[in-house]
Amino acid sequence: MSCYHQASEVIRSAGYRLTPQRLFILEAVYHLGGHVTAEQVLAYVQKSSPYVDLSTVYRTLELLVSLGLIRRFSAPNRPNEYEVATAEPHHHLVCLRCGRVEAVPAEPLSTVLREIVAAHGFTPDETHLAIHGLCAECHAQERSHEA
Amino acid sequence: MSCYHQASEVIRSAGYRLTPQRLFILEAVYHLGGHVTAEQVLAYVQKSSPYVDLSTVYRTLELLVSLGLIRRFSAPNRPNEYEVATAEPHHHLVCLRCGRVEAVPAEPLSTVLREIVAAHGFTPDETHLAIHGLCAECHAQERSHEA
DNA sequence: CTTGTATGTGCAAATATTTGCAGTTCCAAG
DNA sequence: CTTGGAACTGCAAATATTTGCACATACAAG
Repeated sequence: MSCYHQASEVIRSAGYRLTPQRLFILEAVYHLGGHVTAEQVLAYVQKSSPYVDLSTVYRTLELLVSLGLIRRFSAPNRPNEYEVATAEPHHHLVCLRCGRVEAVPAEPLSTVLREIVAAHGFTPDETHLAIHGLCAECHAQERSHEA
Repeated sequence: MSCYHQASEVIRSAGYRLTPQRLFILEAVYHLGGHVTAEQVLAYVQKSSPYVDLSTVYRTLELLVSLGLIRRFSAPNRPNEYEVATAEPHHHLVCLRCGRVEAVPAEPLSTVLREIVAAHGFTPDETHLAIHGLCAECHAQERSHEA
């Protein structure tokens, strides 16, 4: 169900207005699928509605994040990416050398994580953790480099 | 041992030049302690050497990160922070609502994390993970808000 | 001590993102 | 259907960070 109709309901019932810009942006995020940048969303939206502004895209994405409809994913030195929250809960392994991003299932990591930080009264976002480190290839290179 | 002499040795032996700017920046990071922003580093450095440029600070901090001498810590919507890597290994709990950052000991999280992602051939940065979520206070507020 | 040159720096412009503000629009109430 | 006002938007400027480039300098070799 990659239809964004339910999402627009969430916006309305949270007391926010349903503007054409928001609908276009929702459609873009749902249609494009996977990870998208604000710039990509804008490009898609402008095909239907040329006068939408980048700042509106950012503001709307931020709104969708706060409503839990999409998730923000930011890695150092590259534009933020967003994805619909209906995707399977998962975490990201971000390679600090090559920048590659790999997805891993949320479980059992989330459960372990939750238990460990619970002692601090903290409620982690269990469904979307960015783990930085080295992927297998870069780790191998690093070792041979040092030797 | 908050002396940065060893750090300058690391720079030299990694084949990088030991410029006055780099020494000033090292001193700033070690002297200021805790989490510092590029702007704070610049302010401190300029007390001794007024013509150092912000971009040099960024480039140097980046260099120090790649040498493992300091760690970068970035949270959405706020300037990056850096800290000397000699501090106790720990993770950060970042509250998505109030932005507060709390530190938790690296263990036992790091060990668990390493075991879980090992299956993907991934080598995580075990000493510095940013866990996003809600702190106790904001979580309580969120709940009362919904009710 | 001099010198060549790769490395590093300052500056200014580019990139990514946020924000202030004045004008526009959605939509609840009449 | 009209309308008032809070919510929203576009625009331009601010903020955080990176990058291209020409000039400067650390330092290895002579």
